[in-house]
Amino acid sequence: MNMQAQTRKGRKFDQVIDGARNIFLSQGFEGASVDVIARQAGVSKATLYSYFPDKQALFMAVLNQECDLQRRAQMDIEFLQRDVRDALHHLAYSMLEFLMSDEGVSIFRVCVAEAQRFPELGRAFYETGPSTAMSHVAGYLSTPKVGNMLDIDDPMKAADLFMKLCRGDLMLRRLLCVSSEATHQEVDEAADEVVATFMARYRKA
Amino acid sequence: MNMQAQTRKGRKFDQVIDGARNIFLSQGFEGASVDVIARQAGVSKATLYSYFPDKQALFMAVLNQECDLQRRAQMDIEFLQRDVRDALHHLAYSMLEFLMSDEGVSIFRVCVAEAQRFPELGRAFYETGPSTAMSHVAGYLSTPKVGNMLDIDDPMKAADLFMKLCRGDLMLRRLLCVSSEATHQEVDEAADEVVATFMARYRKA
DNA sequence: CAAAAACTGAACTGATCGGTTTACAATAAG
DNA sequence: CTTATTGTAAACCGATCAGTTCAGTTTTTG
Repeated sequence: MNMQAQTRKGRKFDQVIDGARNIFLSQGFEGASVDVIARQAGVSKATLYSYFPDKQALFMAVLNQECDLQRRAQMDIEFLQRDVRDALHHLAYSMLEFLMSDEGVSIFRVCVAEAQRFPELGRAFYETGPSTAMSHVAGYLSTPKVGNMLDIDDPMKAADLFMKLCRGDLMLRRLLCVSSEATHQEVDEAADEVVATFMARYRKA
Repeated sequence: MNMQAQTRKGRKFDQVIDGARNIFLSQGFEGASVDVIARQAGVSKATLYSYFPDKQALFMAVLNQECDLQRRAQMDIEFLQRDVRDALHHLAYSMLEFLMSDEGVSIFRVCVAEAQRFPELGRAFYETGPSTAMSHVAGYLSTPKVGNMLDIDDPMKAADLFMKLCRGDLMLRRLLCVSSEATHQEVDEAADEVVATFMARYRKA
């Protein structure tokens, strides 16, 4: 009767992943103990180990899922219809919002911290996160609508600049715990700055 | 006869710090074991613990020293004499060179990873690193020589942009271990890009 | 209902960790 | 030479960790 998605292995699979994500993202790999993860997940350690052969596999499973989420959380297409300036602002705003969110900061932090220990991890994160985001932006920048407004010869290079402008001081301060979550207003102003600089750089001659 | 600096406690102080820096920067805080640090430093564990009360204190000592190094490794003043474009290129190049170096990447990685666990650490790193660097750049951008070439109304904002442009895709790929140390040519080209974009943004009207 | 599959809780193993202690050796200074 | 000072090596402590085992309970399934 219940032939849904993950019937594959057992009923508490999602609980395990969720609990593990909670702990791993806040404590890192070494800092997270399997006992704590099991308790957080509301599951016995034996159950956890019936799903995953060891702590590393669980860690990778969590972060692979997180990368997929990142991939799926792409920008909506609706903004394509708008005025170019509005569209770019929307783009910058949603990108900043994700980069500055607790979740975005946590994922980035953990991936950077453990990239050496888990070589596949850094690459997977880069590919599914920044890299595909850049491609999407480049895709939009190749649109004729944009072409009428701005003089963009190399869309990938332009997308790279756009992302650089988003990854600014605000995010650095978040990563280093110098400041806490930003207000809507701060993010909005930062997005304004991004758009202003970007359009200044690529204005029609 | 030997009344130098750190005579304070004993002869092997520097060995301990050096060994600890090696291990901490490559393994992180949790990943580094005190036994390994002592072995790397060529020192007995008892000696190590005669200098530092515990692992945390050693960790903080290492990173405080590293922050000081960062502070001292500021750009030379010689470049002020050059043509503005050359000076900006020099600035971007040396900044990129540090950001992309093994040491620069390692410090940043560790500070981001442990900023939550050690609240003072993130702030200290931010202040002595990115923040003071930005102030130095802003100082140069306020120079009359620059004022003749570029139309900069807010030097701090301009310095922020300059730093943003330096912290680009290259560094991201380094942090995530997607690529290894960059060649001189790659860094040089990246510096060209930084200068081109920056001057386009702030060209005289 | 009955049998199979999934889950539990708790005890256990062997290893590693941070940190201490002890008994002894090297160094330095008067 | 004498005498502190500084350092060593190794054993040791209590705690924690990843991972296993097992006897028993719950849930699913047919």
